[in-house]
Amino acid sequence: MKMTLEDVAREAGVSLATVDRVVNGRMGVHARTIQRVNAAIKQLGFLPDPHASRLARGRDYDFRIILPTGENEFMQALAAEFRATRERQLQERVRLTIQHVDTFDGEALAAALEKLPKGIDGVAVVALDHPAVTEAINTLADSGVGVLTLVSDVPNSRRAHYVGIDNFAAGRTAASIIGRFVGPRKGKVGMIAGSLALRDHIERQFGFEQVLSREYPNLEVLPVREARDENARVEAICRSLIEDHPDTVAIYNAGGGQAGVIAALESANRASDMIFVAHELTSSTRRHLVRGTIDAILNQDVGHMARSTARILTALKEGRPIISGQEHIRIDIFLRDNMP
Amino acid sequence: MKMTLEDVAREAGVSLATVDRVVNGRMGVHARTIQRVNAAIKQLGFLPDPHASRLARGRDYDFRIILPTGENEFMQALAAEFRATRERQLQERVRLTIQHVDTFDGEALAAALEKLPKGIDGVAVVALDHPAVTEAINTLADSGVGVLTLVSDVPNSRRAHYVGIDNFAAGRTAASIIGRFVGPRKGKVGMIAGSLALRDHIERQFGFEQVLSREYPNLEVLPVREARDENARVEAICRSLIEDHPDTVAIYNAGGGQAGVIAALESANRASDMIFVAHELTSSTRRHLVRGTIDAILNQDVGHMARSTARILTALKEGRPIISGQEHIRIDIFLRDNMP
DNA sequence: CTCAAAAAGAGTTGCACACCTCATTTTGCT
DNA sequence: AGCAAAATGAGGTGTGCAACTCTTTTTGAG
Repeated sequence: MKMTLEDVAREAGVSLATVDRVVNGRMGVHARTIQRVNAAIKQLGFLPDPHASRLARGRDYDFRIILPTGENEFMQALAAEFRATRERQLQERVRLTIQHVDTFDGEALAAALEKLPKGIDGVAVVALDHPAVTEAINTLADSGVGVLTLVSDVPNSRRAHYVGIDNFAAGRTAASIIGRFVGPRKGKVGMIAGSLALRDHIERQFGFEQVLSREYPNLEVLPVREARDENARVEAICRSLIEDHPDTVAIYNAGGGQAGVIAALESANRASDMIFVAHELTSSTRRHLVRGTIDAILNQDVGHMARSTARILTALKEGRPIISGQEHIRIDIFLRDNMP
Repeated sequence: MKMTLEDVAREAGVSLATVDRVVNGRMGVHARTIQRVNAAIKQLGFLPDPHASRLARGRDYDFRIILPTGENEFMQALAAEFRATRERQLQERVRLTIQHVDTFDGEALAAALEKLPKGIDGVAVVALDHPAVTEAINTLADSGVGVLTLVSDVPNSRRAHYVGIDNFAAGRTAASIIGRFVGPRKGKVGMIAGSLALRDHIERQFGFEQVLSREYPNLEVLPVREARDENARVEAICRSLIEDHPDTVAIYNAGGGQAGVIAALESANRASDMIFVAHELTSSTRRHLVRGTIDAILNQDVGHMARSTARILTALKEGRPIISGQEHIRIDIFLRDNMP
């Protein structure tokens, strides 16, 4: 059952050296022989022993993780998980290098991608959906470097995978929760996004409005406002929203700056009756979920994302299949009762 | 940064053979020397290379998975995931052997545990909380075999880990969802369990009643009924429940046999207005969630559980730490919008 | 047929460790 | 001091593969 390269060599009727040349893509092998070896591999169901392989290849894999600069709480948490994953992966012979780039600037991000050293084995990037970025991703991918998009996808690029939640679904889920928590009452619903330049927030908005308008005619969605994930800006927007529309019954903040919503709700004395759906479980959102100010939190598990990124990059590098169920990032719904 | 056994030997001022004796727990080493070696290991932060280690130890790990007999849909799905994991783990040098035992019979389960061969490297078991089972688990654990409990815990045993969701929290979550979906209306709530001999269902009941009685005084919980996870029995119970209490507004089925609830609701023409919270995402519950008959599904990811079990067992065997965030089984809440 | 290029064979070393055996040295005890 | 037992050293072998060098054989073009 347990096949080795020697078994393959015997089966193919060639020497070990030739098998090695084939499986490691070295040159100097006749096309016919390559076929024979591959046939033998398939025939025997040979799979290289990952342990022997990683042991023999002295070199570590060199992966780059590109995250946005700035003090966004979610990105901080993601970075922390990547650092933790980096420590663990060190002994697994993979080296994660974390870089911070201004993600909101498409040209700068593209430049950073182009500046990456030649020998890189893979890249994961929180990407802006911008032509220059798409181009840079494609260049990398074409030169044989595995590229993953993190958090926000660039679907029309040749990235190998996207590591993050389905943001349309997240928006729809937020709408469903609000619709059901509000019940049959009539009222208005406010939505706040970080920036509509980022694909993830656009998608959330789309899903949110779709479900709300289609399934909850008693609720009217107010125009989305951008708050750049900043507490102060979120708070200001929320205040004016509550003032201008006292019949607002629910708020969905698809971006950061949840503390701003809390502050606005408290000062307007609406903390307990307003339905508030937030994103990302942090120490602060967790606290307010317990208190009841936040009614539900949609979360993407940053630890899962970091580990998944490392796994997918190495699987890509080694040409192994990935376990899709394991790498799917769920949209966690947290109520005060099911938090981890 | 990368330490080997040779570094440790040099640091401790002993030979490689002695270091090997210490780290592999062979006998014939002076206590003082053991201390020196361990000090060197700590000093250098030495961690054995998992790949070299697994390669050198020719033998595979031999783990046993003990699942219940019967055609419970959830257990079937879990078994399927274990089979998939087994295939993948084969090349990782771990062998998973799946056994089916009548878990509802404590003595039989204990006997099965005691009959396990000597050389076993670890066991995972869906356990009944029964004195004989506890005893058998402790015997195994004391003989150095890592034991995990699956799905239903035996907390007062010396099992190394529990792989499954927090069932109190699951019950509380079901209650919260029902409470919020029902809204301010008054009414009765029915709960159905598989068997109250299994700890998981007792815990769900406890959490469910706790939250409902404390936070939703408008809802009255009817006495829990046991249905042994059988569709027919579940249906009968549901029918009589709806007949006897026409003012029932919500149902929580904590066990299997969700199809029985569906049938009863449909025949009573209550499929659309009754709030129904079910457990476990299957092709059938998924369909009814989309249709709206089921309002929310609480799920534990069987794929995650199978993979986590394999990881924890090998980590235990190799004396490595586990990544708690990775092994925590979440209580997934699925609405029709966020299904995977 | 010739000859260089291409293809294939043969073999070595190293990776970090597990698991041996067979000395040799150090103890503790009488 | 003498001696057996305990402790340690030294070294080999095997694990499956990567990566490399140095032949030897085969091939194809002229």
